[in-house]
Amino acid sequence: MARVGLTAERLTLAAAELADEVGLEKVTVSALARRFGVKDASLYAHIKNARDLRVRLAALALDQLADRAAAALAGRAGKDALVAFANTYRDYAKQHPGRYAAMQIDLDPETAAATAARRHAEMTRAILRGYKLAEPAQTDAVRMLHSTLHGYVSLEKAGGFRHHPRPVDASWLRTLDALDAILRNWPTDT
Amino acid sequence: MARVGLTAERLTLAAAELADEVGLEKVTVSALARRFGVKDASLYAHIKNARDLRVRLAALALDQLADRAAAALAGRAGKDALVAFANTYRDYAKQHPGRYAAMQIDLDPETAAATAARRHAEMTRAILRGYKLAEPAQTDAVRMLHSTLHGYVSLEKAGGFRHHPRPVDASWLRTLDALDAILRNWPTDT
DNA sequence: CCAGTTGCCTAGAGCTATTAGGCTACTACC
DNA sequence: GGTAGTAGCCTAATAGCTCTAGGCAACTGG
Repeated sequence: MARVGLTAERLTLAAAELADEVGLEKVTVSALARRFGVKDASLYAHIKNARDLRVRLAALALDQLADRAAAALAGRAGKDALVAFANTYRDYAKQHPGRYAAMQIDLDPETAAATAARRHAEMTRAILRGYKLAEPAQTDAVRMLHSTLHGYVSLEKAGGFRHHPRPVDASWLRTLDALDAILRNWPTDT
Repeated sequence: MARVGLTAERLTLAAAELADEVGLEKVTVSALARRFGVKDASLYAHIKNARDLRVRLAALALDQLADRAAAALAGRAGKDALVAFANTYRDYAKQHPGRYAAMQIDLDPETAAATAARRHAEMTRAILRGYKLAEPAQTDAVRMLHSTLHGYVSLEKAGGFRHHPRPVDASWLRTLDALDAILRNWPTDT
């Protein structure tokens, strides 16, 4: 019997590739087994169940994106940092739609993925350092920033913007301009 | 043989309730049949397949939300309209998590749901009338606005904000303040 | 080189999706 | 008020995915 050399890591990586190729919903234990030329049951020695596979995939994606974002942020500040971070985020979603989708699944508290999620929050906060916002405005701004980036990317991916001729890239840049403006001049009160 | 009186409409509504109760991913043809006390196969006289069921569900949700948003918008303008619209959107997502999730599924061009989606776009545009933005800034602003609302609601639902003590409602209000501010003073150039 | 562990297999049960074909309860019309 | 037709629900059957249990073969370390 040929041993293929399965490990949780190799399975997760293959799942990520599969997700990008055919979509997250088609990432199944069977499909993954097929890709390795083994039987479905063999995978259960390495992963707990199908959900576990998806959580690992989410953690992988969150980590990868965090690495890229950290690299993009190095040596930048202010709007420069904001734009670099935002573009990294959006580009990752475009290059790796399956992994991006995986990032959105509900992560129970205290999985490995929670750690990666915290890295993201810290980076977003780092961007805001250039804008000198005091708490609790800083937290509010972190939430708005994250929301806008995530929302834009996810609506773009869902095709929400394709019914209008205005180039999606142009709106993206103006959205970043707007975010920069609002962060520089965060409303102190209504 | 007892006839239950199935129709596509009743099935869609039941699917919506099921989605809100147990989550969209558990809305299955079998589960729905079980809820009506009939066999799975019987449903296929009313719906094309499982995907069709979900698309109908998405259309239902989009329509419901559009109705509520239209009602909320009646007689309001400017920030008032913005806040009413945003709160309607967020409240709907909280009251009907399953339906909200259904709204996010990929709608192929030219389903009935596309029509409902257009209603949403028009309403967002109506809100912006109070802010007197010329094209293409208006389109950019529509996209940003929609992105921020959707992103906030979806991150909140995914639990992305629960790791921090700052009340989520407070950040929401400040986010709306920020959106209002940026719309009143949309950046003309970088 | 043998003992123990690990990796992959077969078998099988349970759930979901979907198609084909049949019977029966309504509906409409004479 | 009987009957023709349609529509609603059924059984049967195929196929894919998930997951458990138990077996044997291939590596690993002493």
